[in-house]
Parts: sequence; C-alpha cells; structure tokens
Amino acid sequence: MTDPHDCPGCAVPDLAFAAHDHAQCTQDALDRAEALTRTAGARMTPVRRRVLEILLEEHKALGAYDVLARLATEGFGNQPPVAYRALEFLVDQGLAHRIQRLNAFAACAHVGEDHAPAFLICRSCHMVAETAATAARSSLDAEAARAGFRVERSTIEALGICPGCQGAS
Amino acid sequence: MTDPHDCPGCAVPDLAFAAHDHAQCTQDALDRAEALTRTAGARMTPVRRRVLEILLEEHKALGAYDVLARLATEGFGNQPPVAYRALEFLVDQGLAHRIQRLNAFAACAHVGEDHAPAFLICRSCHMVAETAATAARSSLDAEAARAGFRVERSTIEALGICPGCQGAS
DNA sequence: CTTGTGTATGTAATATCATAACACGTCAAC
DNA sequence: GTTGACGTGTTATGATATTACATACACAAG
Repeated sequence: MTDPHDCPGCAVPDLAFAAHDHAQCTQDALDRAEALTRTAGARMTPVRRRVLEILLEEHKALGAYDVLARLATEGFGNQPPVAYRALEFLVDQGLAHRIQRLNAFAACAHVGEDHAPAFLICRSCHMVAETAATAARSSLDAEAARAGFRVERSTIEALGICPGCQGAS
Repeated sequence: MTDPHDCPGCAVPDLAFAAHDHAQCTQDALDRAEALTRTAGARMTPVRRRVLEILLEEHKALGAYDVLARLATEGFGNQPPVAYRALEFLVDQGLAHRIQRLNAFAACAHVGEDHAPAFLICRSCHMVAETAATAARSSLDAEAARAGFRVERSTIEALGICPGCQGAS
C-alpha cells in the first residue's frame, strides 16, 4: 500500500473481500477517526478508541458482548453498558455501523465520507463488507415518498455468500 | 383495534397509510393464507391461524412476547417457543415478515404475490407499512454482484415519520 | 489552585429477546 | 396396532440490551 489513505481491501467495494494490508488501513482509520472526533468536539477516550481498534482488527461484525469480553481482559469495565456506550458513540460519530441482522457492530470502512452504506453479510465466513448503496437508497426514498413517508434512517443489508466462500464449501 | 381509522393500509402501497376496510382485508388475507398453505402441503393449525389473525388485527409489528401474551389468554401455551414457532412458520410460508429493526413481526400485506418488500416504520405511531422495493432490491443485487457476492436474502427497512404523524405531532 | 459543571465510566440490577432439549399427543402409512 | 413425522407444551437457559445510580475525570471560571 503506497497511499495510506487508500486501502483497497477496506474501502473499495470490489475488493471488499480481497486480501490486503489490514494493519495499515486499521491505523489509517484510527487516525481519521481521531481527527474527525476532534473536529466534531467529541472525545476519543481510551475505551472508545480501543473498541474501534477491536472492530477494525476483526474484519467482521462483533456482538456487544464479544467486544465487552475483550475490554474486560484489558482492565476496562466488564458490564454491558461499557460496551454499549462506546459502540453507541462510534455509531453516532459515523465511525461504526450497527448490523441489524446480526445484532452486531462493524467499523465503518468509509470514515469521513458522506456515504449511503449497505452491508453484505456472508453467512459462511461471517465477514461483513460495506458497500455503496446510493441507488438502492434513492429507490427506497422515492418509494417511501410515494406513500408520503419521510425517511430518516434506513437499513439495507444482504445475506448471502461472499466470493471466497462460493468456491470453497 | 379494528377501527378502520387506525389502519394505515394493508396491501396497496399508494394507500399504505390511508384508511380502508381493515376487517375485509384481514379476512381476505386469512382466506388466501389458508389456500396457500394447503397448496404448499403445510398445515394451518389453530395456533398458527390465531397468530396470523393477531398480526393482521394489529396494525403494527408485534414482538413475539406480545403475541405470546395474547395466545396465553386464549388457552394456548404461554411459553416463548409457542409464539416463536408459529411466527417462524408464518415467515417461512411468506405469510408474515420479520422486522429486524424492531425485533418484531408483521403480517404480509401481499400474500401469494412474488414480492420484494421494504418496510416503512413510523417511529412516532409505530405503524409498519409494507411497500414494493423492486428497484431498491435490484440496485442492491447489482452492487453486490460487482463484488462477487451472491445475495440470498435482503433486508430493506426505513425508519421515519408516516404521513399521519407529520401533520400531527 | 480550587471549585463547579458537564461528561465519561463503573457497577448492580433488571428487562427483553430467543433457543435448546425433552415429553406428550395426534394422525396417517404401513 | 405399531411406527414415524409433525405439532404443541413445558422447563430451563442463553443472548442481547437498558435503567438507575454512584464515582471519577476533564476543563474552564473564579
């Protein structure tokens, strides 16, 4: 990876399931997260940063209790609110997303960009790829508008099989 | 509860939040459900039928425990599996949908049709309207295909404000 | 430097959502 | 009339999430 701000594996949909220099894109995402929270007047505290790191290290969605277990072994609190609050913060800041279908959370792969994400969830290896869904969201908004419904937030998730797991199995 | 004025719509997207004869569409849906399950070789038992009725009567998504509470007062079992099994059956048969965002279930408004539903969830009155999302699903499938991902099931849900709650408060 | 204020964290207790495992009853096929 | 598949009921437990309150910490005003 020559340009630290362009990690193919993490940011480009086409390569969402491809191997890449993950350590580099993790570090880059952390750096951007720090900058963004400072700009937003929010505080990137140790627990919050650690939770984001954990989400970035794993390339999949983690449950709140998975995150909590890892925090607990590192000297942070071991009660659910510790994890839920940090995760909520990250989601609010746009640094992570909640995957409804899995009751789980994944680091945002497009930190700082104004994006309309959809999630591709592999039911075999449990990887979660974040992809742009601008068209799908437009369609949904248009359909909702026809019924007079004002959309505030939307959830678009696909469950299926990733490229890597199609050959295998 | 069966007051047509509380009914945002059962079947027609354009009328999704409009008043209509809810008792009639409920009965229609039940009749169609009976026919479909017979065709599929499945059994529409008393518990299952009652759960479907309950979902149709209420004009919103119901949690499994809400359904269970009503079943229990009517002489059915009062343990969670009773509700979850009936709901799972209805979802498998395409007679109901699960709303991921709410951990809840809603009767299908398009029984028997091959449809690609999206759900419009009013965060004010908690009503849920089922609408066609063919275009949105196509977009999502296309985007997934670009990444080599094979979509099996997808979830499209919008959270916002329904027409009735926009004027009111 | 101290203090007041808002925010973050830790903890206990509880609420809510979901499933595993097993017993029993029914009914049709043989 | 026995077998086997399915549906239902029940016990128990697991998994996910929130409320409420206490403590600690950052930071700016005095």
